[in-house]
Amino acid sequence: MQSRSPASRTGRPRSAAADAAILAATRAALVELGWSKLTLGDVATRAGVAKTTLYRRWAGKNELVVDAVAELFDELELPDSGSLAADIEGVVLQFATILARPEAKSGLMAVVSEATRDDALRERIRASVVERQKRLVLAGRSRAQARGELPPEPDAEAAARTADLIFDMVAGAVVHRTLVSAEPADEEWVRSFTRVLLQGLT
Amino acid sequence: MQSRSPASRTGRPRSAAADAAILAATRAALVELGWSKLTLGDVATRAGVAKTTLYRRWAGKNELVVDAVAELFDELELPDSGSLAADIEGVVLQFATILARPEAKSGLMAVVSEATRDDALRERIRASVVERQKRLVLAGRSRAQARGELPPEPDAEAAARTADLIFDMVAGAVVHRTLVSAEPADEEWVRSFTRVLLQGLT
Amino acid sequence: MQSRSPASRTGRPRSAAADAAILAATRAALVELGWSKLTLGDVATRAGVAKTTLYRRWAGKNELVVDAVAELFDELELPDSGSLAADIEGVVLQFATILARPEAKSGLMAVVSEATRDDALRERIRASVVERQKRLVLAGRSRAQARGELPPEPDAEAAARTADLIFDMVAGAVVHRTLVSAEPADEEWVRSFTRVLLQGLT
Amino acid sequence: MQSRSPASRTGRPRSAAADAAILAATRAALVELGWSKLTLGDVATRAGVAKTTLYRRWAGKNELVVDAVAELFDELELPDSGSLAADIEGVVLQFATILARPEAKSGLMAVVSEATRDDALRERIRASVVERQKRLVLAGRSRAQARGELPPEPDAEAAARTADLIFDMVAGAVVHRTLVSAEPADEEWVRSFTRVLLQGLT
DNA sequence: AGATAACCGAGACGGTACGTCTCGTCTTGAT
DNA sequence: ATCAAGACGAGACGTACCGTCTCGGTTATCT
Repeated sequence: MQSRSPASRTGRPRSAAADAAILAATRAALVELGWSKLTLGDVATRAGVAKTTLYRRWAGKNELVVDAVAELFDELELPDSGSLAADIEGVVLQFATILARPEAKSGLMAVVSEATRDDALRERIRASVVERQKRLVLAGRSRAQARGELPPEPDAEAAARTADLIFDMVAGAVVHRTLVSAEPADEEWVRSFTRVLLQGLT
Repeated sequence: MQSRSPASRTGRPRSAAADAAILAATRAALVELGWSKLTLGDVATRAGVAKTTLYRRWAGKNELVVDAVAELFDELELPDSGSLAADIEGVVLQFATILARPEAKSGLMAVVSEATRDDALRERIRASVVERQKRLVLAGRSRAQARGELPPEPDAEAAARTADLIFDMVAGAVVHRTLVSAEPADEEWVRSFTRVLLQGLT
Repeated sequence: MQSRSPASRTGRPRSAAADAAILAATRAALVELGWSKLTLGDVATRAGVAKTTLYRRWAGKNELVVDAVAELFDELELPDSGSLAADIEGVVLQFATILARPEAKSGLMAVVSEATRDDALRERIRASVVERQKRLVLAGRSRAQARGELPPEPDAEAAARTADLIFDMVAGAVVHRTLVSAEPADEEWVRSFTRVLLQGLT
Repeated sequence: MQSRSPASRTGRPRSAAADAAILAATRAALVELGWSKLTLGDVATRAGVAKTTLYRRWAGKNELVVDAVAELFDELELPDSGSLAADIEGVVLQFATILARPEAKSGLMAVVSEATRDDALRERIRASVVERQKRLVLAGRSRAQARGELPPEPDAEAAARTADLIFDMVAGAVVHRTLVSAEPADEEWVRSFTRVLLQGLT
């Protein structure tokens, strides 16, 4: 999340409770105010913490929101439903449920937008949000290949490329449905999506 | 874009050149500064216009950026390549090319993020950006159905639902690839994507 | 007080009322809080003015306080009492009365202290506070010389040197009495002081 | 300087070296930064001491600076030059020399200004700075009276009043010359000043 | 020799003010 | 009625210090 010189053993240690309070306050502020009206001073007040404490730990609004939103994705896990289609439906539905929460809606695309001009921020997003999700794609695929539902990949590079493609298609579709089209990615939609993903349009 | 009282006939008329200058200045500022550091005062200065003039025509930063970015999508058109796959590849590649431009990258997701809390803004985006794209999906599908590459839809409602799904999948994948994964949606990627979209993973 | 580009004729003119309100608020804050606890934000609030307005006109706390305190010395004038001793007593008493006011006590020495490291500030103090007082010394002396109570000066340079000396002795004694010794420079003290100044200790 | 509970005999004693280091660091900081930009954190760092140590010994910036500056006046002593005029010139020149040092210039008037609203601080200044100087006035006067250069005082109260007056005139003139007029109180000026003080203007 | 107690450095803490920036509005004279 | 210019009230920004606190550790004196 944030780091200090590893050898700093002296001085008063940082309050562990403050971190949790700040991230919770950030999510609450995202829900109430949305990204653009969220101010760090307000977050600090909500968390019962001084602004300086907040700036001591995070470089700015972007980094703070990434960490606050990333925690939402901790609960994602791959169900073992017995079939590839059911596995995908389960994961996509979990992802859609998280993305439907107002703190995710408000915050996620905003930081992605900011990240187009900030490599460190993009890397932070990749590490704490994207990787968490991509793991599930990889695990689901290898399970499906074990079951014989998907053909094995010819080589490692092709495997990585395909995984990236699948991931962009799955995450992209859910995000677009939720944020741009502003329609719920509910069970029915997830079923339709999964059918097209597995069998194609034709 | 913006409206005035319909009966205003007296007084100095609005400068038509100002609109174009402002939108161009907005795009230039997006390229240089990105969404979050773009300020309306700066845009006004770049456009050689007073801030008042700008506020007389747009309600705020969001609306202005939507209009500025929307113009980028004017050039989208459906090629007639003879096959569904080639049509899709052509359109997706056009879309990816536009989205790769820094003014689009910076601005588009930012206003989408803002739109999660502002219905009027979402409607403005839908009307001036999304509809322009969705038209192509509809046109491409009916052409493919005429060719016999896709089955006809059983009823109008199912047709609309499927069009929305396809659109979310196409636009979402390109956006996610470009902004989140931060990899280029180049010809090779577009071919892979189109194959999965039409034939499925299995 | 503060200047702008002389040729700026366009744009909204600065509010004249704001200047007066700000200076009055500064004096009020000096009385209530003293120099070190006076904050520009508080002055702005008292004056019913935005902080930006204040900073647009003054470079900082020092300059503001000099101007606010300088106005107190506007009322100084040389009485014509018929004798040098009475003239001096009158002027010194006026000066002492002004210096006894809390806004002068708090502010004046503070800005003088700051001016030891800021030439522009010292010049500002000299122009708006010191010169106002020195005028009286010069006028009083020439009047006394006309009366024959003081000998004429041999040359202009000596005249200037003596005037400076007298001024430092008069102002210095009153300031030291008031601020360092923290005793009132009342009529009795002023009479004793004038006697020593005119006739010496011996 | 600072006190502790008198019965504290156990525990680690305070470092004597720390006091000296802190006062020296304070003077160095006054020279480099001036009163208003001097910070206690910086003084602590310069002295190689923790901020806590500093606050354990002084109540704040004001008290610390008074002590730091007071040490400068330790070297003041009354020369025995044989005549009142020469005695005065000697003492005034010593005083002027000390006051010309940047740490005195910056610090002294600042704490005097603060003392207008803080009785304890004024008393501290009186005890550690003013009394040191007034002693010399008293000693010089009694020596001059012994020589017959000055008339004896009629009573003790008048003696005290006159001593205060002389002190305010001497110290005030030097301070005003040095800080407000910002001219050096050099030998020539001191001679002119002494002449007026002893013989008056007429 | 231990226990006790005040000291020490380091540095995080809740606050407050700073001076700057941008917002969206208002007020000029001119077109 | 619109325009360019620029002042205005409002309020967030990120930084700097304040004076306090909490650590682990260090001297001293007092058993």
